[in-house]
Amino acid sequence: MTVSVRAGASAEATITAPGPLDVGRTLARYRLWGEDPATRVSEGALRRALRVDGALRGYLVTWAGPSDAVRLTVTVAGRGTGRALDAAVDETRRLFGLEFDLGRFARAVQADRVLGPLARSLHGLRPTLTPRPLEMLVGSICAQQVNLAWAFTVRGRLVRRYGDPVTVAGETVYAFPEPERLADARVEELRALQFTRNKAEYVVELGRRVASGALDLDGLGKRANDEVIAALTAVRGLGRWTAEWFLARGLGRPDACPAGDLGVRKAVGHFYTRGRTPSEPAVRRRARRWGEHRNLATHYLLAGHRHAPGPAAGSP
DNA sequence: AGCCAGGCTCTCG
DNA sequence: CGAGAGCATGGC
Repeated sequence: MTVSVRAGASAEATITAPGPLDVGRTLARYRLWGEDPATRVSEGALRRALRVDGALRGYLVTWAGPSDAVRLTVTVAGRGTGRALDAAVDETRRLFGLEFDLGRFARAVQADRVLGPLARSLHGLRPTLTPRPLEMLVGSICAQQVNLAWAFTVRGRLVRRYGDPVTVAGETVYAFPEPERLADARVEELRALQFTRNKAEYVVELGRRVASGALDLDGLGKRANDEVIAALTAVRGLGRWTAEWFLARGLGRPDACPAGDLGVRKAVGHFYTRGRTPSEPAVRRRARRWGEHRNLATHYLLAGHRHAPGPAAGSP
């Protein structure tokens, strides 16, 4: 992909998507079950905030062009925003799943009776990676066991309560809370946001481990999948399901597949076993044939299931 | 009303 | 170890 930068009262960069990008489908998960105050998606624009050198910066992403040649424009307001722009571009790449090689995936599954048609009908769909690791993990804790609409509700409360608001192009978006803020949160406060006692403790303990340096989330990007799983599941509240979604939607590992996920199991059942929901080991066995495309295959199955007729299904 | 939601931990046998 | 209870709440 190409990036061009223009500086002025605000800094601006343009990213050309490497291959197809269906922005509407790709960002759908930010409005399907509720609102994410840390990633605001409205008609034609996405807003987020980040911290650079201790300062809060909001940025705006807009897009233009046909789905096979989308240009993303990233804008950071203010002066001296070079480093902020770099960080915003980096987050944008992750938010739109630009690192995934859709062409290779489409060719690899071309002849598959399920994934072949899905890759064609959902052309340009990409998994959105959660830009920051702590944000991904806290989101997963919120989503454990409960329906996703409720997960969005309680996570949104946490973001508004402990995050920092920034105005971007006339709308408020929250920088996701720093680990220190979560470490200092009281379990009773989180209970008041309707976290369960267990989940409240998980969030605070996770914040403490990250804040103290005992858990180096940024360092996980350089480790092998099984090492990441081992490091995360050593933390109370983070199980295999959470760790595998972290690999898939946090690190964007092409071969990750959260086989125990209920939505994944249902989607696999819908497409491969006449609607009978397979067990986690059965999904894992089937996923082997997807090889280095397990992440995209999983994503397309979830999205395909949601678009399929019948009872409401999970989705990307 | 009762059962299920994109789980995880703890406790028993 | 493997199975089972408990967690808390919204939606159908």
